[in-house]
Amino acid sequence: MVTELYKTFDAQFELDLIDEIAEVGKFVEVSAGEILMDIGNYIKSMPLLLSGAIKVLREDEEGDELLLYYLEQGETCSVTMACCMGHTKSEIRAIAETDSMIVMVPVQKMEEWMAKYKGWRNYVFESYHNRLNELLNTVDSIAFKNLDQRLVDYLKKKVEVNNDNRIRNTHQEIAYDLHTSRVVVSRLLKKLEKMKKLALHRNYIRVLDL
Amino acid sequence: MVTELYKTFDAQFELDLIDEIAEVGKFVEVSAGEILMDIGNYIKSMPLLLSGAIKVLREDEEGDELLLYYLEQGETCSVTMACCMGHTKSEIRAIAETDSMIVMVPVQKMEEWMAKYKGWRNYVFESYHNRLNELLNTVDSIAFKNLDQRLVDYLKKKVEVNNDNRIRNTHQEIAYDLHTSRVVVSRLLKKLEKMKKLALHRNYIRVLDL
DNA sequence: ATAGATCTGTGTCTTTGGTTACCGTAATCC
DNA sequence: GGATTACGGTAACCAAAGACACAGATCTAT
Repeated sequence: MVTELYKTFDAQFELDLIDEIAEVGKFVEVSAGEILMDIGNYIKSMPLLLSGAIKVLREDEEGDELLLYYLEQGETCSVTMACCMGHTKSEIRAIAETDSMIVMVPVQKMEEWMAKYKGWRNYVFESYHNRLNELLNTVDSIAFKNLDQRLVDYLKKKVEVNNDNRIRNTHQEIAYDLHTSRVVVSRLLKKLEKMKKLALHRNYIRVLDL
Repeated sequence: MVTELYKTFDAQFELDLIDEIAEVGKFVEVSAGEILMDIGNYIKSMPLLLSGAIKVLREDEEGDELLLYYLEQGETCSVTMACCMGHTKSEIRAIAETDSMIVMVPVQKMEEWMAKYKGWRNYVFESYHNRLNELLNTVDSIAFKNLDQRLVDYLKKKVEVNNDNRIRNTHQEIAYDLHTSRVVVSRLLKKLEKMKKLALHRNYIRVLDL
């Protein structure tokens, strides 16, 4: 696992910092579908993603969901970080999209390293920057695009994140992520199939050319 | 103006830091409606808001707009900050909602202070935190709420930010902020008027009880 | 005062997407 | 093997909001 740590952060972190992370960090392996963090949880450590992908989503009072974005290798969840620092409850739910390796770093260290390591400061900033931009994209998507386009974007992203052009999800699961209904998703997928952009099967979709 | 600086940041910044800001910062007064920053601009300094309010909005390729959030006293625009640090173009437009006083701080100082002052680090983090939360609220709003509710929320916020229960805007202007059409806004406002929640006039709306 | 521009109200129609209902088929479970 | 459940296809209907058209009111400029 420490190897993974070096591989992922060698370029941006000081060696001393990597050693410190290896020392105090808790390494965790999770499998696809596991909930890493839920709305209302208190958070005492922040996750650095060594491999795999995590999906981050938002839920309203009625339990309606919406996918916000994915975290990929080397990234961390700024929303979580923000919660840590503010000692507030999590505002989001994080679920492993694929099997993933994570190192959990206690919050106190976070602050300490901020003063001590430039590499860490930059990393934390860049994370915030990236998350803000992802959130802006999410806003754009739901504000300016219609469902057809959002679905296509969603499928593309899914193929990229999973590195597999078979999407192993039911229409209902896709509907949850896009915050719409199963019937609507089926309808639009059928349309895309007729346009030869994908092939529909039970429990999976083969993406041909989006 | 320096008085304003002390008044606004006394509680959270070290005295030395405030002195440094006073020294290198450029004080600017803007009047309502002035564009502070536009999409595509390069940014070399970040704004600290001493008084007034700034509205921050997003635009898509077709020129459709959407209000993201307001900045109020003591706040700064993290999206701008993110652009500064990343040396990328602005992703957003910022317009003075009311007459405002601002101090502009050069980016280089930002990094320097980050290592030097704990108060500054905390401030910058808290800003990111606040902006992320505002953006999450925006997402919630457009994803989960219908236009009726969004309009009511918008009007409430407007009253609060301007500290005036007369909203001096045309229906068209409101429609731009909510990314909808003038006709729809007129329709919904009329409905609210019939419910005695507000009184409609030419060029302004008096909010009674939302 | 007159002409033009701006703002608001309203009726009608269309589109997008959500809802309900029902069916066939594939998987699963005794 | 028969019952049950999960998944996907499809039709019919509905609701929210956007598009268009036009009228009346009010403001502005000359």
